Formats: sequence, structure tokens, C-alpha cells
Amino acid sequence: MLELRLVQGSLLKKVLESVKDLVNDANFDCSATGFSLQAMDSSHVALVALLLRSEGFEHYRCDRNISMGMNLGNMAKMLKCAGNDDIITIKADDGSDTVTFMFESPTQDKIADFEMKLMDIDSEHLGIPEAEYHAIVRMPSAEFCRICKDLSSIGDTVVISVTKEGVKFSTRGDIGTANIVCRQNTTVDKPEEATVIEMNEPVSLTFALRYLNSFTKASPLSNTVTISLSSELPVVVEYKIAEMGYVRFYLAPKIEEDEEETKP
Amino acid sequence: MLELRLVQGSLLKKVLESVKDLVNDANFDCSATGFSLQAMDSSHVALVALLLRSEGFEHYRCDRNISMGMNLGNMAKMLKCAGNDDIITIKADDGSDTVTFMFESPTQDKIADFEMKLMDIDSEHLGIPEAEYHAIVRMPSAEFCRICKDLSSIGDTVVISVTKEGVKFSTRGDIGTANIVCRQNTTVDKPEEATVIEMNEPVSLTFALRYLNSFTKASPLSNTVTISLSSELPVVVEYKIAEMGYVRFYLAPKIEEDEEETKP
DNA sequence: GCCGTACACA
DNA sequence: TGTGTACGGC
Repeated sequence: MLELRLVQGSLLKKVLESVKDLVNDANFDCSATGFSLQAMDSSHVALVALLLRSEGFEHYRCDRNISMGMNLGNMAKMLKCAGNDDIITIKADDGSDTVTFMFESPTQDKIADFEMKLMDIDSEHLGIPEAEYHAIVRMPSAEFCRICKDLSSIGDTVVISVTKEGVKFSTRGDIGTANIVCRQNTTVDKPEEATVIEMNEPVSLTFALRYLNSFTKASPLSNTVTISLSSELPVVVEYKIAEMGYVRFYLAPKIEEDEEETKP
Repeated sequence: MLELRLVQGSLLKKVLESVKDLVNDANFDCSATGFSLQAMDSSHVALVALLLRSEGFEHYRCDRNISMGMNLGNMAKMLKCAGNDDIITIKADDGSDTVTFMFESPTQDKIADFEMKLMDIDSEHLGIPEAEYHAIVRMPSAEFCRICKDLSSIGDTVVISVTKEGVKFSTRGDIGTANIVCRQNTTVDKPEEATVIEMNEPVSLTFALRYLNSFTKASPLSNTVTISLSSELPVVVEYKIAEMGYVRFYLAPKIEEDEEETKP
């Protein structure tokens, strides 16, 4: 028996909007700790990890660990039917091959339940080691989103370079080149507007903008984004979910040889 | 000689936006009573009935009963040229094969007249008997609109079931099932937010969501919608037009045999 | 009050 | 398919 009641249902709506374009089918894992998901994107290049801790739910009952395979597109369709102020409850009976999403309007006048069939999905749950990163950049999520969008109109890849002074995003394409530098800036009115750089060692890594632009769909979840970089390690783009957890996206850097190969 | 002056011209604009997708050509009937229309939709499944009572016009002159065949798409195009605050006057001379729409801006600085050719249309004016309905549901039009839109992302048809406690909208599709229950609720701040159920007998009827979604285009005309249901009778979805009349949509329920046939 | 998204039209 | 407009969210 599983019953998870989330008062701020819009969070779950936003989570699904942010991952459904990247991942078609995935297992949601439910345990005493929380409600989580880990999945590779359909082209097996990027990885998504979601955690919604049990403490963030108004009611959290999960009798035993369970893994529920869902088509994220269909799940997103159903969640779109919930109002932004609705309370969402996720229910599943033991041994059932369906999951039920229940939506309660704030006034309780309207109660909806949507039932969806579960699927069997080969889960390739990777242990993601906690790593030390050469540099961690925190900046407003809207700004990172804008930069990735802007650069993708010039080129396909971005070089992210971090120095103590700031973070530089560079691209190059047929029509020209572009560099955007964001300086460390902690003297702002609101802490979420700050750009903060923690750096042990300068890094410079290249990524496909296509994936970064997909990651930024999660911007509505948080005002800030954290980008953790190390040479030879996948970048981690993390959006914290208030009081509950996070959505993290992992993407391996393009290595120089790759870049050369793809040049005409 | 016909001359109908409507101060709140936006009403006529909204009326046309709400019916033009359903009906291509129709006769507008003008008499001392008012300005009315009755027409089947192009696939002869749904029926629209419009009434704008003469008392609702600032000036209403209709020397003799007249029926004017119009292409509603073209009429809507012309009415779109009226500002939302414009006063609209509909004019037709006796024996003329054209109708003129005159738009006066509130300041009288701009006066436009649009002339449209009338058409001969076989009018199949049905007498619609006043019926007793098993159940009449009144609810906010925006809520009904949202429900029909949400359910159509899951299935093609909706079962509307009324009990004393509330009204339930159910559908079923490839990706799962959905049920939305709206409880009777009269204890709201504003009367137009209420959901009121008058029920003599429980009913449960099936309708094509495609048509209901078309009907909800009339939502801008009224904050509330009235849904009248009886087994074996077409449902009536009515939007009242303040001080003037109504737009009513009729749709025959799908009978069970139909449903079975469409199953694979 | 402004922005972004969603639907309607050409 | 691309644009313009209307509505809802921040």
C-alpha cells in the first residue's frame, strides 16, 4: 500500500514537465526515504535523478519498497489535469499494476482520480558516487536558462570555463562566435539573485547545448541552479525543490577528440 | 426594414465565435420577439439555438418577420472588425439580398459599415419541445470548460452521471481512466461560483467530448453554464446571455450499442 | 502589471 | 507551418 499526499501539487506537475521531454519511461522508486527516480535520457547521454523526500509530503505511507514503471508523457498528461493549487495524492495498492493520481481542489468541491497502467521497465539503477568538484557555480536559474537558449541560436556546444573571477560560456557556429561571462556577484538584494563561485581548480568543459536546454525546463522549480564541474566527470545541473529534494541532471562533457571529429 | 441596435456589441461577437466552428451556414430569424437562430452542426449531430430578445436591444425595428441566411464564418470575420466596446447595428432593407453591420466606436470617432451577401439556406426549423429533465446542473462555465478539456486529453467520450451529491464526469482511454466529481456547493462567496444540482432522478449519459469542447467556446458569454439531462433526450448545455437570452447547444447521448461498436 | 505559454487563424 | 492574439502564472 502506497499513499503519498503532496499539498503543493504544482511541484509534481513542474517536475514532470521538466523531465518528460528527456525521458520516455522510467521507474519511480518509493521507499521510507522518499519518492525518487533515476533514468537515462532516451539517447543514453544524459541522466536524471529526482528525489522528493518523505518529509516533504503531508502524508507519506509506503509499506514496502516499490518500483513503479511509468510512461512519463502519459503521467504528465494526467498531472496537467490537476489545478495548480490542487493537492495531489499518489496511490497504489500492493501488487496492483496501476497507479492512481488523486487531485483535490483547494475548496474540496472537485475531486478527481486518474488511473494509469504501470509498465515493466528494465531499471539500470546506477550508483552515482559523491564526487569532489573542481568548481561549483550557483546562479539564478532564469539567467542560466537565458544563456543556454541564447547560445544555442549561435552554436551547438558550449564551453563552460570557470575561474575565480567568474564563469564563461562560449560557443562558435557558422554565423560567428559568442562569449558570455558572469562575474561572481554576492552583493545583491536577494540571495537568489547572486552568482556564487566555489572553485578549487579552474575548469573548462564542453557540452551539447541541446541537453542543457532540456535541463533548463526545470527552472520553474527553483530560482537558482547549481552547476558542478570537474574535468572528466559529468556536469551536474541541480535544481533544488524547496523542503523536498532536488532534480539533478548529469551530462558527460564532450572530449576534444569528439569535437575535432565532428568538424567538417 | 430591419434595424437592430445593440449597445454591447461584444455580445454578438462572442456569440459568433461560439457557434461559427459548429455551424457553417444558418438562417437568422428576426421577428418582433427577437433575433434568433436555430441550426444543426455540419455533421448533423448537434443543434444550436440562439435567442437575443428584442428588449435587449437599444433600438429594435423589425417591420415583418424575416429570415436571413448567412455564412457564419464570414459574419464572424466581419464582426471581428468591430471593437469590443463598439455599438453594433444590424440593418437590412426589405427585399434586399444583403445585410449591413454598422460599428460605432464608443467615442463616435469611427463608424464602419460592412455589407454581406445573404444566402438561401434550406431551413429545417425544428420545434424543440420543452421537456422535463431528470437533472439540471448549474456550475461555473470555466470549470465545465476545464473538465471537458482535461478529459479529452484522456478519452473521446465522457459519461456524465448525476446523483444528489454531485455530478461525475468519467472517461477512459488508452493511457488510463479518469473521474472528476463536482460536489453540490451553494455556500460560496459569489453565486456564480456555486455548483447547484436539481435532481428528480439519477441519470448517467455518454457524450462525445469533441462536441462538448466545441460548446464551451461559449463560456465567455456567461460565468455559469446549465446542463440539463434526461435519459434518451439530448443534453442541453445553456449559456445565458445577460438581459437578452441564451445560446443553447443540444447533443444526443451516445447509446451503449454505439460504444460497444467502437471498441476494438 | 508583465511575461510566457496555448490556441486560433492565415 | 508560422504568426498573432488571449489567457493564466509569477
